[in-house]
Amino acid sequence: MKQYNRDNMADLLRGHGINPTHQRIEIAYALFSRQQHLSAEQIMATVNDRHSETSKATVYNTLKLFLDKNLIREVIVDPSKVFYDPNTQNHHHFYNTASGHLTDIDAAGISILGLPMLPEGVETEGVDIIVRIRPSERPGLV
Amino acid sequence: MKQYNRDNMADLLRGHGINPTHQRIEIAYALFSRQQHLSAEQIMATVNDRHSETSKATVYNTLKLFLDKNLIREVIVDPSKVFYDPNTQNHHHFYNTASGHLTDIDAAGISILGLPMLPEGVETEGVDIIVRIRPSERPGLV
DNA sequence: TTGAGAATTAGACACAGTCCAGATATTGAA
DNA sequence: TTCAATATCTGGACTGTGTCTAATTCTCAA
Repeated sequence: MKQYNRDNMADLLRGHGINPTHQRIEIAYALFSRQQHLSAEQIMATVNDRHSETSKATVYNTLKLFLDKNLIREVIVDPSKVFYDPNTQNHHHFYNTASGHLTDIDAAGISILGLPMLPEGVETEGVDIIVRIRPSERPGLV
Repeated sequence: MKQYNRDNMADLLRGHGINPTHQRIEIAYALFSRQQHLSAEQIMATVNDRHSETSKATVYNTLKLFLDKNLIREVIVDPSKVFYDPNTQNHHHFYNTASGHLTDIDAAGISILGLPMLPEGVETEGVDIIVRIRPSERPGLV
């Protein structure tokens, strides 16, 4: 799926067992057409850009549904809000702590050596690597 | 420093350029004597166990001060609250998503291969690995 | 057309964390 | 010791995410 529009959004939702309603299509479109990490508040602002159509409760309900159906992922890097990520491929993140901007790091080609055994009775749900970055200090510069 | 008590807490604080007040000593003691990851709320409850002595504002101010002086670290794994970690050595975490419990993973012996170059103009602030775990499903068990 | 189940809604609520202005404690010079 | 300057602490109002609920609206099969 190269180009995202509201029609193939409906197909995408159906493909994940989600009944495609107006609001759900708009929310999915906001995330997938941008391929960016957005907070719930940003999604609501985007979806209600022209005239308010979608309530806060629906935004949160819908995001929870999408998570449940593995259509999106959540990214927890900021203590004050969750980001939603339309990329469910295995990947990691750069997080710019100054700007709050997230960038994907493809997990293909990355390996982690030396992780200890898991404690008894648990299994891995996922492994996240977060590389926190900030603008360089440039000591020589006046 | 093997055993933590309120006296060597004062020394620890001074060693990090922090003026050791009553409240600060109690908060540091709560974190260091347990060597655990506590939320602000848990810290406040611990410190005010017997009789209320320390206000919410002071708990938050103090934790921010400790972070600033590199006495503790924050761990961001739960969308609803921040955990504070008395271990500032380089290390990573297991996070049990069912219980909310955090366990340290020593970073010595762990290496990450294949991370891409940093974008221009930024430097690394830190690399966090979070292994999210959950109780095993045991399909055979009745 | 109808009505039952699904989805959406406004707005009250919960709760972590912030902010502020006044109260209190500490310090050091005289 | 005393005073004043500074540092710290405090209650309580406030903010911003996110949740909950009861009422409304939509959808679609019969």
